[in-house]
Amino acid sequence: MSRPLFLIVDGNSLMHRAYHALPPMDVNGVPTNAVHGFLMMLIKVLEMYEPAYCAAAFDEHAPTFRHKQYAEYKAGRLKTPDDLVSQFGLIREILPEMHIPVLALEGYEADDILGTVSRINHERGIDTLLLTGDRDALQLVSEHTRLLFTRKGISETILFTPEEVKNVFGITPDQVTDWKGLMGDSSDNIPGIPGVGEKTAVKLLDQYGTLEETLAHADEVKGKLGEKLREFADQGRFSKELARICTEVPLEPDYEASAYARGDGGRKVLKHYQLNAVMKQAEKIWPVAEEAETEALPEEPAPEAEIIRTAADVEAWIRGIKDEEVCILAGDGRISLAADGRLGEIPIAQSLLDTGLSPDEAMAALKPLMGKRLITHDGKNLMHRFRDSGLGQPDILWDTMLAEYLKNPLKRAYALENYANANAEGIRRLREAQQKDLARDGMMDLYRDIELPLSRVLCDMEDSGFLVDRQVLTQLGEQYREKIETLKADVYRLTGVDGFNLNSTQQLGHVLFEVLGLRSGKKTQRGYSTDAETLEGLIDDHPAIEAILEYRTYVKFNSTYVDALLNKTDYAGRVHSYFDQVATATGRISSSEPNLQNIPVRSDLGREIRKAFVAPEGSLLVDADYSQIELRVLAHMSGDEAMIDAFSRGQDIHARTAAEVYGVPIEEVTHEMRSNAKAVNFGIVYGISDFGLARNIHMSRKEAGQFIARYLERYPGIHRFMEQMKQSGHDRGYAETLFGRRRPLPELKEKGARRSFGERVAMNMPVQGTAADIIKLAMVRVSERLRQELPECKLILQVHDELLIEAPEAQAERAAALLKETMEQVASLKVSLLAEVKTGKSWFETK
DNA sequence: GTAGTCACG
DNA sequence: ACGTACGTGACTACA
Repeated sequence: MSRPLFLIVDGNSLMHRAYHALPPMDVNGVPTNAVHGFLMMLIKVLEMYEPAYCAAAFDEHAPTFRHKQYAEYKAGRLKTPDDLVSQFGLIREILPEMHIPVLALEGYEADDILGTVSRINHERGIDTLLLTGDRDALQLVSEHTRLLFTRKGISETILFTPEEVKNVFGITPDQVTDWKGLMGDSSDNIPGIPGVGEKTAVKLLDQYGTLEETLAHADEVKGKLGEKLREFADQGRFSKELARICTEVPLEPDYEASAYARGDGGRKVLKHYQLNAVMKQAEKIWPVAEEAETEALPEEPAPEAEIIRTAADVEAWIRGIKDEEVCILAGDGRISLAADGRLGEIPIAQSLLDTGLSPDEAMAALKPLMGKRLITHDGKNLMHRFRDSGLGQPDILWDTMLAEYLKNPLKRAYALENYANANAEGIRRLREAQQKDLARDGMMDLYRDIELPLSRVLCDMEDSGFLVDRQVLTQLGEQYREKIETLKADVYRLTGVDGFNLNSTQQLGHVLFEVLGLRSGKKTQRGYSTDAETLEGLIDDHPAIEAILEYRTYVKFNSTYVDALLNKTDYAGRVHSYFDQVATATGRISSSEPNLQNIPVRSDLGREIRKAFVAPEGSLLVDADYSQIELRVLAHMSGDEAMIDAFSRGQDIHARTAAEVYGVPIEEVTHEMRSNAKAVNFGIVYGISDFGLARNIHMSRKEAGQFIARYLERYPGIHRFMEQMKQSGHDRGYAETLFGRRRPLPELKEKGARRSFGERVAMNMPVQGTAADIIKLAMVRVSERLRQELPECKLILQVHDELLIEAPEAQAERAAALLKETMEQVASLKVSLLAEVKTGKSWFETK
């Protein structure tokens, strides 16, 4: 960022968060937990974002409430505990010692000061970073004001840009007050409009834009919602005003005083209050004198950003590029370009009132980039933008997000702002470092041959979507609804308790275990467990149990698979899942909105849902599953002879395992023996424990232990493999797949349960992750071959060990052969890979 | 927002 | 001694 950055902290919000997040601590009876948490958090952010200025804002209440509104508003909040009140005094004493000014003005709240400082900064060409746990402040987010929102107490933060606000909440920052006006906020005592929740509010704003427009069109809104909108219109308007943050507080930030990087970071006062951990952290920002200079790398000077405002200038700028490679970062508010040692910034108008190119105009002006090789962050997203703008498929050479994921797949988020200057120049530098790191760690092939090309395949899959037969789904929904009503009535009748909320585990627990006096099993954090496993144990004790279980099943199907899916269909009846390539610790991909990787199949009832997933008229679905891919991978990686033998003979692997462990010929294996052996095979893949196995197949822990021991005796190669995986995990600090994908194992440095968990992960990740690598490579190959050989066929879905193609009827047979062959040939292991392929009109038929 | 539950591999 | 199968995402209730 070429503009200076001003960090302003909502002191009240952060102190409250810190107070509740940390256990009580004190120094000679003076409570300090909130102060400690606050400062640790603040220093972490200073270190990470290196702002030029920093200040903290606090509420300063008038001694008496002058306004009725204000008094009512205030009344909705809980009283501040005494041992927190005293810490406010403490923090306001410490901050100035650290050259961080405290801003407060009688009658104003901290967030009003945040708003005011943001506005003044903006007028002076300074960017603002807000640090708060208060969602109200989202309304202040803009191109030049970003918000760091604290989560999980204060241990994590999320950075909000206008784009992120829209992504996460579905509304723009400008609509935050309208949103609050509609839905209210109980924690701030804002009433809103009764009956309007978060979702409804977003929907209304999506349609009408503002609260005023919504109220003006209240007549068009049908049913209860329309009534409420009309009845509570004034309350809505009032609520909106309550939610609005004032940006006109009569005060000015003192920039000179806010330049915090002077002095010694308040060593004296920190020492006095024995905030030793804070003092240590502070040394990163305020280096102690005798340590002199840290050996900072001679950072290349960042090029000055050239602001490009017209389409003609954008095109000219790009045509003038001599480099073959161009770095690009495209967000909702701006497009950043870097090449030839220059940095260009294209501002994009966020609304009709803004000046600057519209998003469409800006994207269209990027056309000359089509001959270039692009370096970007989140290439799939860029591909969607290029495609949606009619530019076609961009040539992406490097994706910093994917590289970062390979370097560490455990991060919660991969937003660029988390680890680099958020402009194209930052991407250029990041890429250079990543290239070295991946090459050093042996992950270059994995990156180049699998992850990067896969992002395009996933982009295609997201564009294609999966056709859903709405009628089938609607009919199922009707059927389910009737069942649900009947079952609910049955439960009320059988329990003799009417009208309680069956969906509430608390109420259900009360009825079952207190009213009916059934014996309660497991406990949860705040009551009785009522999960299926517990209830199944009670099935003979009370006739209502079976009805409850059945009720749960139907409710689940209806809410998650019928209603939710219907809501996600586009005009053509297709659902477009988002495939997240950087979500999992093992290398798998995840699917969301809707999640198409957990559509029911294990029960007959649930499988019905798959009748709604269909191929369009004239086409068929071609579905292929890898058979036992994880156990085959295990056989290969462990080199265990018995297991390799089983697969090379084409034996039923679970039956063979049962034969080994029970010591009987394979023909004499009973259903139960096979079922137990299957559970052990799963357990082995997961990193087995006798306890876990015992719980799963209802045997004693001792028996389970013996079972495992016999298994490992019969499969000594697997035993060795498991020990090796644990050892290498401890030695190297990470687990690794056959293709070189890594997962760090920080748990192994700990002890007890966490460490045991780390050891199971060390055993599981190489197996699950290698299987993930294999199917990803298969996806890349299948997609390439389809493009060459059967361009009308499309890969539309992956479910971990399964791939689905939509093919015109005449090509289905060829697609099936291509799919099977490619999946089976993609890796050559000590055991062959087997893919079982089926074709049908619906996903139900292919199972 | 977190916890409980349950759908999938 | 201790708490336990591995990896995900979505919905509902409740604070």
